[in-house]
Amino acid sequence: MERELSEILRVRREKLQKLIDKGINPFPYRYSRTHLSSEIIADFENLSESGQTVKVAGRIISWRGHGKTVFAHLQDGSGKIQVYIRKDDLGEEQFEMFGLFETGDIIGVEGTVFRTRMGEVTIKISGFALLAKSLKPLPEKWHGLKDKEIRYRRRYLDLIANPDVLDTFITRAKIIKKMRDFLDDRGFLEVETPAMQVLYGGANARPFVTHLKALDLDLYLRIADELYLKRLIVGGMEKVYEISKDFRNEGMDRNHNPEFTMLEFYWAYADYRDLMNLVEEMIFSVVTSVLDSDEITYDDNLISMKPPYGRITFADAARKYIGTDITGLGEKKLIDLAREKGLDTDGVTGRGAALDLLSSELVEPKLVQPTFLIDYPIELSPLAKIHREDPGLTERFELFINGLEFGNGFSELTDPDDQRRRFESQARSRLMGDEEAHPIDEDFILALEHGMPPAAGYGLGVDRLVMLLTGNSSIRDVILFPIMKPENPGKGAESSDG
RNA sequence: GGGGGUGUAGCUCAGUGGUAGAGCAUCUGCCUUUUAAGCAGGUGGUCGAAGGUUCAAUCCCUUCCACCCUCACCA
Repeated sequence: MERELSEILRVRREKLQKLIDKGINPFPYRYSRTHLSSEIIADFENLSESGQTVKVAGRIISWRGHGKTVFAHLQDGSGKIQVYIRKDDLGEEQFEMFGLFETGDIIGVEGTVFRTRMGEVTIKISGFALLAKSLKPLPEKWHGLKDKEIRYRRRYLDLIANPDVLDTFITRAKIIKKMRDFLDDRGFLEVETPAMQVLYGGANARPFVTHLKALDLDLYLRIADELYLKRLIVGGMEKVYEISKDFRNEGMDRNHNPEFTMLEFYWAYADYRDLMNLVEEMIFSVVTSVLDSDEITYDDNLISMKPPYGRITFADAARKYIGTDITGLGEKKLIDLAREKGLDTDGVTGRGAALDLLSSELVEPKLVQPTFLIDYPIELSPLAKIHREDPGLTERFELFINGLEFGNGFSELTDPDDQRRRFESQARSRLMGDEEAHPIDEDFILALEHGMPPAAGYGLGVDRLVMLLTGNSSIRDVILFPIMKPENPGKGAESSDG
């Protein structure tokens, strides 16, 4: 332990030791506070008039010593408040001990409230306690912490230094709570289904694989909750939902983190039209409860979140935004069309993939105001029921806002024989090299064979909704601990080589 | 995976082929309503890592690592 500490760290250690020498426990057990900082500021008039003693606790985030007085700011979970200590009030010994505190330390103070000449609500300290000594310096007070790598890796510093970050995650919590309340109020039951699955499904994506030693069994981390939730619909749970982490072993960018939060819900005896009404009602209720507004400005687009949202069929959207009726076109013509529009068609095989390419490149980016794109070609929707009016289509919608997908829903396929055919078609795509096509899930088909009521189901990427409602352009800014590569592969990983 | 960028003090950032600077933080002194407190004086750096070129590298070259942006693939 002969490692040399820089002065900045050495001094903190020395102050710690001095406090210990004075008989102070630098890491005590509890502190009874009477107020949060925000409560004192809100209730200033009463508190200052009555002259009552308040107790607050928090981290020292700034410090201004003036000889025989000190001004500092304490930050707690509700905000920050200024505190003021005078040597005359506390006496030499206490004042000197207070001087061993510094930015980063967590302390409790008690005192009366007043306003400084500059008008700031301040606590005049009559007593204090050290609650945790900080041995590392805080990021700089004025510029904050900008380095994204440190912000993501050591989110606690980000939270201390950048107050907006806390706001984002408070909003995130509100959004999820509101979705829960909305569904609970309508009789949906929250359930938990396996995150580790023998067979994955419910979306087109490459899964993570893990291994269960006890059974010597490879398991997949779920890519979607869908197939389990539908088993519950078979079992008579008529309205179910789950908010959970899903895992997809694919690329990462500002819209994608390998683990992300998904809301899925399933509603027996309803179809996709009922579902769209419910979805727009839910989104609207979340937006207005979180924002106090039904409009959002994002990427310089003014978006009205007020229902009803636009509804346009896949075919009409193609006519409108691509200028071609794609209804009857086969794979070849679709790929030609894509090329003609300047799209990269490398690796695109199958009619479904061609349609998907055209839609995601030429249609979806145009859907800025909330819009349901409906009636998808059957090739794109292996779990959706065939359209009641057109066997080439499915009763499926995706919701787009600002050109991004905000969920996917459909009248659920309940015919076990049809489901088998769809799986088999997916299996063929798989053989053709589509790694993301569904594997055949016999166990799920077995469930359907017992009879599943008509139902509609919806899945929503929660992180993206949080991005939209907090104005963040990267998913990493709405996930507390986004995936990062190890910082120093040689340092942390390699231990004693024994 | 391709392309571009970044990495220098705890934080925010300058900078140069001759082993380095500012502001904040920190330390010492003065200061009893300050608030980006002030004034004066200090401390603090294997300049991301490893090689190479050179009398000499933080700077030039090579490789590697991490992060950001972007394209591709996807959700």
